[in-house]
Amino acid sequence: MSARSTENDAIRVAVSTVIFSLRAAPDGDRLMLPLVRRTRDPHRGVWALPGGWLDADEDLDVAASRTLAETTALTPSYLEQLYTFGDVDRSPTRVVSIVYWALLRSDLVDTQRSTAGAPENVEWFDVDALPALAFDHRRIAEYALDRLRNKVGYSRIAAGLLPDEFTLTELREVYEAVLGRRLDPSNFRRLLEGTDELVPTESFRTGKHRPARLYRRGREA
Amino acid sequence: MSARSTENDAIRVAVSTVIFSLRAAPDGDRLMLPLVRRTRDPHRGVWALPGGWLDADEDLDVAASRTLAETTALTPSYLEQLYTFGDVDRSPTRVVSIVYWALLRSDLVDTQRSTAGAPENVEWFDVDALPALAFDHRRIAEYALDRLRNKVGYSRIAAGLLPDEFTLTELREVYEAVLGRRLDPSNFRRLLEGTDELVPTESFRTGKHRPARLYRRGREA
DNA sequence: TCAAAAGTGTTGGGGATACACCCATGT
DNA sequence: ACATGGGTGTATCCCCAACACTTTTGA
Repeated sequence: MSARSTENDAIRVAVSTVIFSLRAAPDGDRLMLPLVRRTRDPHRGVWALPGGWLDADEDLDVAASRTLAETTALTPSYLEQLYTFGDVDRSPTRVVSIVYWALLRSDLVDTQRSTAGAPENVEWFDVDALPALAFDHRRIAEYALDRLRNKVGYSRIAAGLLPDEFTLTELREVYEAVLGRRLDPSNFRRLLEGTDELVPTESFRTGKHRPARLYRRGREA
Repeated sequence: MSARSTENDAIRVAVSTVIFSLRAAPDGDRLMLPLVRRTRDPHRGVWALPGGWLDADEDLDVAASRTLAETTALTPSYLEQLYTFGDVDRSPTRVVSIVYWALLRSDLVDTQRSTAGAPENVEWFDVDALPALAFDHRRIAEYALDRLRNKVGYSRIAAGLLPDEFTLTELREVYEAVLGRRLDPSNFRRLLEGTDELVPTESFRTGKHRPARLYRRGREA
């Protein structure tokens, strides 16, 4: 066992992040994720998940945030470890990738891009229409999407995709975009009103019709 | 980003496994896990989870099985990745630990120990009475226990702790040991009879009272 | 014939869905 | 006034926990 620790030098540790956000599309908001076009081999010119090498002196989640910021200029609203991919043949050299999944509030997407000098090689893609991806990144992206769809069911994570204040209809539309199906407005309201995940405010959103009460996220997860 | 890849040499990748099994105790079967007494610094003489260094040419799950076998002579009946722990300060040197959790059929525990020349530094502990553990291994063990208890709820994983054939009462006792509470025998039966997780056989276990039908696991997960 | 475990049947509460309905506002 | 989305009330279904009950065996 001790002899093997020397072979360890041949293993490199990377961190990648699958970060989701809602972006406007012709048929309403769609769930999307940013990809980075690779500028070097292997897979030069192919789309890949944002990420980079783990530093020797930084925690894993810090590395996820840093490499995400370096490649896309984005800062996640929610971040959680997803899975570690380490098959021998997933890359020409041995790379173990610790993958995170994240959410980005929809109001911060364009803000961050403009302030931080939007990287040229970044583009957002509909989760249902991803291009060809480098390495095993398609499998990783789909795994992350599964996790999001499952996790959104029993937790109230979805509010992480919205600004600080939002109406119940907006939140319901997030669920509908994530889950890919319609939800009953009245049942949706009851489901969330009872919990402490949501805190009602005294403000209302005025629009074309009856004003809707604004809510905030409750206790942060 | 590219410059950082050289610093990567300072990071070592380890694989550890939290493996559960049922073992006889004065008050019935208890959920237990094996620990290994460390024979070198840091934490020499302290109990730790079985594990070892990842080889450059082996997949992660293979490494988990290999290091588990090397340290405890055990072969898991079920194995699944748990989480990757990589805080900078979790060890004096930088170690990223990819942790697996596993189940071992109760009929194989002692068989494996006797055939493979039971390692001296291995001992089984009740999950509710763990000794002091090296590094952050207590946190890891408790995280694995959480995962087991949650996962057993919506899947039928628990059968992985039993021999090939078992009665419903035996399976229920596994659930009770894992979850730490009593379950209604009749409801338990109905819950599992409907699924394809269990396949009834034509054999019966004869004992002190009315014979009970034996079951096998259904489609492997 | 009795104790104990195997196995069946019945009931009721809670959560989720479906949907009828009223409310408030801009046009 | 009316269209539209905001918001409330309620019937129904289904899952599942509780528990009474019958069956089968060993002693």
